Amino acid sequence: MPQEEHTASMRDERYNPEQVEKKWFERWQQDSALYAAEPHSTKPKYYVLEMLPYPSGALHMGHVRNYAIGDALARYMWMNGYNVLHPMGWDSFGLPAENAAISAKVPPREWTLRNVANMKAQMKRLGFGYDWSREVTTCLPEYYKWNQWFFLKLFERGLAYRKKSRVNWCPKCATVLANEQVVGGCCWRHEDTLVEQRELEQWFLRTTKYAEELLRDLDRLPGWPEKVRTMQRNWIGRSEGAQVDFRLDQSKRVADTFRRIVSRKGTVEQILIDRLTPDLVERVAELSQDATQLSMAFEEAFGLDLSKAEIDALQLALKDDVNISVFTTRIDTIFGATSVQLAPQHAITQKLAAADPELRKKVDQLIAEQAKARETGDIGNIEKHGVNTGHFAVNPFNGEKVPVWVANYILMDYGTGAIMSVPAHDERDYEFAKKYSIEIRQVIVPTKYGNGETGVPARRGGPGGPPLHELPFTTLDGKLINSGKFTGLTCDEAIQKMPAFAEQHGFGKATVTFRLKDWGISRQRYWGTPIPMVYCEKDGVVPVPEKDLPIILPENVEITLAGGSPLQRVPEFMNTTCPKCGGPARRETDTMDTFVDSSWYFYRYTDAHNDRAPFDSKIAGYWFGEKGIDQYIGGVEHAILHLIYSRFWTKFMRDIGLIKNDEPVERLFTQGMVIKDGAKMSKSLGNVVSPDEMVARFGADAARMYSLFAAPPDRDLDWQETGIEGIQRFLGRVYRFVSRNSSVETQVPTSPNQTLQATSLPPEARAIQRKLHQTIKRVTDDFQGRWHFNTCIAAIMEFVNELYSQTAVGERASSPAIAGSLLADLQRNLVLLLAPFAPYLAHELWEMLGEKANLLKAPWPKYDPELAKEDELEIPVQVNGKLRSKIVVAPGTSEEEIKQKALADEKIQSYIAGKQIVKVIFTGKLVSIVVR
RNA sequence: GCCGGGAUGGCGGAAUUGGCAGACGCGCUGGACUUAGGAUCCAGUGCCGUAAAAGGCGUGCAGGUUCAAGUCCUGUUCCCGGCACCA
Repeated sequence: MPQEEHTASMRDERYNPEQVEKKWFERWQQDSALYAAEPHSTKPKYYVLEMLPYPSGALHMGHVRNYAIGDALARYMWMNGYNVLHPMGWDSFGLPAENAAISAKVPPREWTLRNVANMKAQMKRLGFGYDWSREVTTCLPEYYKWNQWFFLKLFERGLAYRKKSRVNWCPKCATVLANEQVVGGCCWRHEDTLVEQRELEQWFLRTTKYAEELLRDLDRLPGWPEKVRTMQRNWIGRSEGAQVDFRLDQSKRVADTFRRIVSRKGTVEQILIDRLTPDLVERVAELSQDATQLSMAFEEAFGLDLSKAEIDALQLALKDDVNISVFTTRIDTIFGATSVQLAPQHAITQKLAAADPELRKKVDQLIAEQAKARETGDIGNIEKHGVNTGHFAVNPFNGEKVPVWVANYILMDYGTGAIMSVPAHDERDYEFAKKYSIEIRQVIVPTKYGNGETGVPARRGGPGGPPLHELPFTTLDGKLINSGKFTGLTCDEAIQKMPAFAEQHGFGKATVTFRLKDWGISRQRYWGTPIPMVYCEKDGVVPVPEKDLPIILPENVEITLAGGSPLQRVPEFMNTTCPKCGGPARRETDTMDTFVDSSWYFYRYTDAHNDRAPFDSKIAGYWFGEKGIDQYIGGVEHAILHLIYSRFWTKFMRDIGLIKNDEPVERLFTQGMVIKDGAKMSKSLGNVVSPDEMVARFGADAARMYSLFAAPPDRDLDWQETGIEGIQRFLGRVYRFVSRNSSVETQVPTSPNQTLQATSLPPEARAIQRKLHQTIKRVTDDFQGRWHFNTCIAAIMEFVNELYSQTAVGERASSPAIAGSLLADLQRNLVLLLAPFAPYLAHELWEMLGEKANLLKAPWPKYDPELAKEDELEIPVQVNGKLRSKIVVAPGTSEEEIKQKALADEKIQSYIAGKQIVKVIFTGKLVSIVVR
């Protein structure tokens, strides 16, 4: 025995992850096809994908966590016999490469590819099982050629267009940003940098064409987190309402024109201006069609002879039938509209201001205020104020003239940029009207306070407040009053009927407004996909013919952040010939937003080297099926940006017949952030944990496994050094158990399908066997459902603890042969359970156990419910709701018997003696006795 | 303001449907082994209480439903994330 002791202790050395991981790393390097998906397979397919990283230089812990989740799932699915597609790539266009070029004088391409190489090596070292034969690098022409191709397709269908508009500009990026890239008024990459507004000519993709579908299909994505769906819903911001045309009353415009003419003539007379009654203006307006009549009327009324030019000006003022189209979700309150409010940037505002220097000044001030508030991020708390234009607009429902104001809280880019103001039934309008003493006219009487009997009190006029019919203000639903023929209707009825009425009479209709805007994709930067467009003096905007793709991004370009796209300073690139007329032309020098690259990259993985098409429809069809990627995993920060763009792209690709699926991703998982000391890891806080260091100190398995163990994957994870030490200890424990007991005598081969008979085992052996099957069940269930890998791993730990506490499993078995085969069974299954989480160790132990088949594709263990069953049940007994005792019964004991046993229990007796038993409840899990 | 998510020991976190609160890990305490232990193994560890028991109290807070509530209902506080004058 001493000899054997010695042998055991030799084998019982500490687990050395460095050595073991190196060995397997090198073996895996040899086999490039190890993780390859099969192109043709009878197995069911499974596409698991993690969001591709930007090659910033090195992986961070967030990446490790993300990929550890995906890799565990991929391995689990391999072991379950699926044909798994698990690819990886690089979102490799983008500004950091340009910044590096400026600060380190390295060309962006070189910098990027160097980072790719480094990060790829890190991924391999971490043992992630990717099919590298499908690697996609978006900054290479073989990829971005297809961005250009898609752009042409979008252009052909009118889904890519060019317009001048107010856009977001990040001064640090020196480029335009999409709405989705503005976070709280700041740039998404520079959270301390306020975004400016600039007027620029830009390329847009018509994402709004799919607004309705993008919204509707969210309901068909039960596999997405509710949170993400809600965020997208809010972002798309569908709002049902009505658009109503308030005609601008011409009186003031005409009067102003008169005044101008009169004063130009140098014969300004107060009387004359006083004679300009609205009636007169209206009469003049009627005559405006005919210049001669107009001239005569003018002469008659004022004794003035007008020049031809003045007549023209007048006619223009009169003819211009100006509609102020407002958007409202509460058309039922329209009889309570007491003013119209315009955005300062509104075309009509501008028109009115052009004729009125005083107004011009004030409007410009409002614009400046808005811009400032937007920049400091407190648009939303900005103090409401505005300016009365002196003009009036006519409410088409009652013919009433209401004043037209310009206000700083009206947004040009939502709805029509104009509203009707109903102070009695809208909080903002109420505030505004009180400030400027605008009439507040009640047209709704709420039917009740709050939302029914349980009673959320109304915000104003709640119980104890004034009687309902005297409310000065309410946003509650009720019945219409003072609303002409609509009086008496409920709000709901009115919202149905009034738009129809408006449409009938040609001054409005029911409409739907979205918050979602078209996607501005032009970037005044170098390191991106060139937009394949040419500007010709003769032919205008001309698309580059498909056969000329790709338009290659030139190298050796001097990069600065000043003065627009660096490509403008590359004449060889910029100067070209027009594809239509052959004459001299200029290339578009803006590049595409990098979110274009990531909008469709996962299709490219399915057919990564296709040089005739972005991908083969059939192949993509196989992997995407009807519902898309089976499982997509990434950070929630892309909930809107990337995930809305890719949904748009998928719908477009479907519409041009490339694919059949409506949605790119069937199931989405968003993992939480990795934080340290309660804060996001950042260089400035000095709390960054480096994956390389963790791998060097604890091994890849420990780093990966800890990132799965420390918290449920959807929650934030606080990185604790002592925590990863615990995992390292656990892996050592597993290693020691298997290596110590893998001596020859226990190596009785067991067929994987043959289950040991429970009856043949003594109680201790049976206990550990039961624990095994319970563990398999727990781990398997978690993979199928909740993905709480922290509890999976905890279950495996419990199992290992049990193995240790029953150390001499072999000795206690009834015969050495059974002991040996039970032990082998336990070890084998332990390794299989561990394989998705700690692949290095699992492979090592698998080999140590003498297994020949590749662990990667070894069948996932099955649990036997019979073997997982408890031999005896422990039933807690409560008296009056408090736990007082426990009884032990055999499974299948009748309810009556259990109750009797509980009542007879000694401890229970002491609690119920002398009391009246009201009832005894057995729930299948516990007995509850109620006494009095 | 609106919409999501959360609050459980000294810490990270367990507790699929209302049914033994605190699994598992960390930390701490004690023991074993040892020349040594920052290795390993074993045991203990919510709080109060007790020599030990018994017992009592405990899932942000206040109520409620129930034989039974971390879990359901009502109200409320705080924290995190998203959106925000969206008409």
